[in-house]
Amino acid sequence: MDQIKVTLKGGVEKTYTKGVTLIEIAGDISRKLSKEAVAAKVDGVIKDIGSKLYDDCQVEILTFDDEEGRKVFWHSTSHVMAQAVKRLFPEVKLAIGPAIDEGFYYDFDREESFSTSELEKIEKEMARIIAEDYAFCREDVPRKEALDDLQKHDEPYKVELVQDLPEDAHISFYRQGEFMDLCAGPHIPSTGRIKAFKLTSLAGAYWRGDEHNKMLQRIYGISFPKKPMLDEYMTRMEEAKKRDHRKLGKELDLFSIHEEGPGFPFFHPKGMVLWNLLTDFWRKEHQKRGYQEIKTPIILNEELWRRSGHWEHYKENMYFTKIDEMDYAVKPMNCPGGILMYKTDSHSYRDLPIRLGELGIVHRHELSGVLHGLMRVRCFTQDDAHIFMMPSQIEDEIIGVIDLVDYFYKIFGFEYNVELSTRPEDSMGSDELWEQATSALQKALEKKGMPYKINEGDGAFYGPKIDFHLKDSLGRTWQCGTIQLDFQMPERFDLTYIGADGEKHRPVMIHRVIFGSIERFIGILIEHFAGAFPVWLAPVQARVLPISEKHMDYACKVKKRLEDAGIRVELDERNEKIGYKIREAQMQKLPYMLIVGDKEAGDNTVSVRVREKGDVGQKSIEEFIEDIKSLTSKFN
RNA sequence: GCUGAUGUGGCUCAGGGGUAGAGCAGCGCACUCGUAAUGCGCAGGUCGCCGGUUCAAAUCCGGCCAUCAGCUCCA
Repeated sequence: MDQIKVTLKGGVEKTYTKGVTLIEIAGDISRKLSKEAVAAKVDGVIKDIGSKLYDDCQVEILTFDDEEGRKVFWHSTSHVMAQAVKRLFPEVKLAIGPAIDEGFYYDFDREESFSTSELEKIEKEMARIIAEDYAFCREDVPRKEALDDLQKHDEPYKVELVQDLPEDAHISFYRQGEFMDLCAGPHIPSTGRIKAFKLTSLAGAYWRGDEHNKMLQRIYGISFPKKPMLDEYMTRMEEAKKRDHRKLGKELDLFSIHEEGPGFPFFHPKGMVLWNLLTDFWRKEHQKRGYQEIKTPIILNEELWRRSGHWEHYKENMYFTKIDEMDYAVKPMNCPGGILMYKTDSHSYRDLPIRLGELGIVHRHELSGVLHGLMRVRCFTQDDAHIFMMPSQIEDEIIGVIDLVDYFYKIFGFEYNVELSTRPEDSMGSDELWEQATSALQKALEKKGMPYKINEGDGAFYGPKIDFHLKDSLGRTWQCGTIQLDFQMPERFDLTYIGADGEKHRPVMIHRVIFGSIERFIGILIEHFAGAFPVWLAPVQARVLPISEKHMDYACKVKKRLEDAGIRVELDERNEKIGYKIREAQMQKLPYMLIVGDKEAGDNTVSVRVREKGDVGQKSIEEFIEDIKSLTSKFN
C-alpha cells in the first residue's frame, strides 16, 4: 500500500496512506482541530477539508482563527444566504457572493427591493438551512455542461461569469441540499458549522462594479462558528460607532456641517486649535527640510486650466464662475498656481530642487452620495508642495517625501498601507514617460523596502502616484498622503532651468501631500484617539474645577498662571458639585482636571486628576506646568 | 449620480389624521459642596422644505433637500 509524506505547519512530518483526507489529518493532530477545521492549505492552495491527498505535500489546517479560514467560512455563509433567498424568492437571479474583510455579501437581481421584514424572513430560512446541516459537495463540470445548466436555470449573471472564464478553466459547482451554485470554493464541511450569523445591511451595487450596468441588491452579513463571537462583534461595532468623528466632532464641539453647505465643514474654536497645532507642526517640519511656503489664489482664469489639462480631464469635478464676462475656475488642485510661481523667475540647476509648500484650499465637486463628515468633503485644505527638480534628483526627492510621511504618521501612532497607482484611462502624455515615472516611484519604494500594493489605473491624469492610506474606526481606509511624479505639467507649461552646460532643460515635478487634506486628517485623528487627544493636541489641556464658589478667586489665579505659561486652560465657573464638573470634563475627554478647594488654596497647589488614571494627588502649580511642558515640548 | 433607510426643541429619542412629549443641555432660585449627574422652577419646536388628499396633516400621498449604509468616483 502506498504511503505519502505530509509536512505539517510546524515542520513535523507524518506518513499517511494515499487517499487520506485533510479532515483525517486534522483529527490525527487533535480532536479539537478536526472540529474547528474549516479548510486546509495544501502546498499553498486552499482546499476543501474533505479533499483527498495522493502525493507528498505540505499541509496547513485552517480554522476560523486564520484569515483565510474566516473567508472560507463567510463565503460558505453567503451560499447559505443565496439558498435561503432562492427558496423564498425563486425568481431572483444570482450574481456573486464573496467573503469580504469582515463578513460576506451576495448580489441579487430582483425587481422589487428587499424589505427589512424580508431580510428577517431570509434570516429565518438561513437558520433552517443551517439546522438541516447540509454538506457542501463539490462537482466538477465541463464548460459546455455548466453553460447549458445555468442557461436552463435562467441564471444570466452566472452564464456571463462562465463565458468569461478561459476555455481551459476548471469549472466547479458546490451543492448544499437542493441548492447549487457556480463556485471555485473551497467551502466549510457543512452548513451546520455556522453557529451564529446576522444580515447587517442592504445596499445597491452595480453588476461588476460598473455604473453603466444594472444595479443589483447587495445583502451584507457576518457569521461565526460560536454564538458569543457574534455578540462580541456587535459590541465591537457599537464601540466603533462611538469613535465616529462625526459624532465626536459634535460632542466635543470641534466642527459642524450644515444643510446650507453640504460637504463644506465649519470649524469651531476647538477644532481650529487642533487645526492650527497641525499646521504649526507642519510648517516647522517643512522649514527644517528646505521647503518654502507660498500661497496661490483660489480662483484663476479658465485658460490656465485648459493648459494644465484639468479642463479636459477634471472638469466634472470643478466649479466655474465668471468675472467681468470672463471665464474663471475655482481651483481643484494647487499645481497650476505653483507652476505660475515657478515661471515668474528663471532658474539655475544650482537652485534645484525647489520645494514650494502651500496649505492650499481646493474645491471639488464630489457626488452627493460620497460625502462623509470630514473624510470626504467638497472643500478642503491640502498640505501641498511641488518640488521642481532635475531628473537626476528624482529618487532622492521621492525618498525624502516617503521618509517625511513616515515621520509624520509615526508621531501620531498611525499604521498605514502603501499603494502604487498606475496610469488611468483618462490621462495625458506618452506611455514612455509614464513608464519612466512609474518605475521611478517603484524603485524608490523598493529601495525603502516598503511593502506596497499596485493599484492599477488609479493614478492622477498627469502622473503615477504613491498613496498612503489610513484606517478609520470601522476599518475603512482613506487616502491621505500621496506622492505624484509628473513629467507632463513641466512640458505643458514649458518649464525650464538652465543647466551647467548653459542650455535650457526640462525640470520634473513632484506633487505631494503629507496629511493629505487637513480636514480628512483631523477626521482620522479624532477616530484614532476616540476624541481623547494626547496633551499636545488637546484643544483644552486642563480645566480648573473649584470645589465651591468660595474657591473661585484661587481658581482664577491658577488659570491665569497656566495661561501665562502657554497652557490651554479653562475654568469651570458653574455653581455645581465637584462630581458633576468632573463628570463633564471627563466626558469632554480633557487630559487634566485641576481640582482646587481649601487645601489647594492654602498651599498654592492643585489636585491633579488625569483623564486615564483618575486622582493622582496634589502638586504645586509650577510642578504641573513642568509636567505638561515636558510632554509637549518636542512638538512646539 | 445610483440603491435602500432616515429626518420631531441645542443633543439623544418617544409619539403618530383631531391644536406637540421625555431625558440631557440652557436659564432662574436654593444648597457652598472633595474626585463621573443636588433639588425645585422656567423657557425652548412653522415635527427637513414644497405641493396634494382631507372638515382637519407632524402623522397619508408625491416631488425636492439633507443625513446614514453601500456602489461608482477620489485627498
